[in-house]
Amino acid sequence: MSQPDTKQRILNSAEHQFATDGYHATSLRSITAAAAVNLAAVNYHFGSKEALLEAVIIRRLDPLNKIRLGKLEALLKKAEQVKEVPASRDILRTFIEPTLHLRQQGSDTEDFVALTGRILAEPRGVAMSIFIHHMEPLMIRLFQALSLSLPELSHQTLFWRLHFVIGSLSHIMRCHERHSIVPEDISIDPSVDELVEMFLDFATAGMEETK
Amino acid sequence: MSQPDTKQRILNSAEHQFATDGYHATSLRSITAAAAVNLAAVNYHFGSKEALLEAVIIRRLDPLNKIRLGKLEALLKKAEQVKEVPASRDILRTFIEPTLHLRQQGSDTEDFVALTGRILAEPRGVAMSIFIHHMEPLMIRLFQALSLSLPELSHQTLFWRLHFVIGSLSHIMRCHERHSIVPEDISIDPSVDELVEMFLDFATAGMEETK
DNA sequence: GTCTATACGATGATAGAC
DNA sequence: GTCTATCATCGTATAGAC
Repeated sequence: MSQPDTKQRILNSAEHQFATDGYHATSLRSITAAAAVNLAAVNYHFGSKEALLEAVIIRRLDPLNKIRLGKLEALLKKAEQVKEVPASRDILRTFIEPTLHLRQQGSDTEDFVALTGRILAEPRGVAMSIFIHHMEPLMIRLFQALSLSLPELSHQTLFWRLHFVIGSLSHIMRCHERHSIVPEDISIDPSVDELVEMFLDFATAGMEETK
Repeated sequence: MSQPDTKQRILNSAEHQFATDGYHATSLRSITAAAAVNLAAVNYHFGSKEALLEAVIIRRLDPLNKIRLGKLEALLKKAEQVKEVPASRDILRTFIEPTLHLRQQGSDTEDFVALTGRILAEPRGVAMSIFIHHMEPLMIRLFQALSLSLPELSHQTLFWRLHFVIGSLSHIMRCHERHSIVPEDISIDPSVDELVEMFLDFATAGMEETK
């Protein structure tokens, strides 16, 4: 390998540009130019532009999901030992906290957050399928845990409320640059930890509502 | 005008294809072919592909916002007459109900809903700016009304919770074709009215949470 | 195995004839 | 207003150098 980091340089360049300008608005030529590699290197290493997007996503998503699943399983195990059901807030936290912590300024995952939020919103394509495929085991576990914590809710209600929470979260993820729709004199830049708690207040209340 | 409905035919064709395949994945050639007009007609009537998207959005968004604003003002007026503050659930309903009712099957606005949900998620471009520009007066009014209804909440908290609700709503709007992330044996296709109430349960509880 | 140079068809856009 | 012709740029594929 004369250029051992060609793949990584392409991944980094693509991640940044996909997150900044969007998938379709980014050309392979600008990605390879920024990475200082040949245009054809993308198709050689990844096969296609779409496969490159997939590689960009998976590189960050798999470790993230491992963390989320680990926290969830640990919570469930601990609750079982005390013979109690875990609190829905704690369950949601295992999913939300690791996600929003990726938004920490200066981290190399900053771009990924914005990108991920957008992938969830693009029309059905391979990217969306891949994303769902990699999220599914975790989502099923999350659904089960919430069902345990909130047995009075029907599966239908629980499903949709989880859907609502995911929607909010993906919205926050992609709107961290703040294109405020309500221009106010208020501070709209809380710390990541403040944001986590604020979102957990909202999401837990919505989840637990009995009606 | 030898072809008085050329613009409308382009708008209809574009709306459908943008909503189905996404903005970037749709070519002007397929739009004009389906509309049975010449390729150059788009640039003549609208100026560019992006301006066409804007025209597609505004055609539906302006009437929708008029309805939403009308319902909100009527609610505020009625509450003032009785010298009471409007309930947050009723305020949210003025925004959410007209939106989700556009999803009614067979309506000609079905495509617009999916499209709108996606516009909110695309990277910053003219479309996003236009959307925000057309939403701003309504959002300010909505924020004021909620602030009146929930005076105990800080503006910061209220802003973010409204942000969360918008996020959920746009997520529902774009995911109505059901690419379920939790494949369950449950019915995930409630009626529009059921969905409205289910979402209002969730959103109102999240909004009103005191913490 | 890696990388480069180059070519191909399709796209968004535009200028000018009618 | 509408159409044809044309352009730069896009993603992709391939042949061949190292």
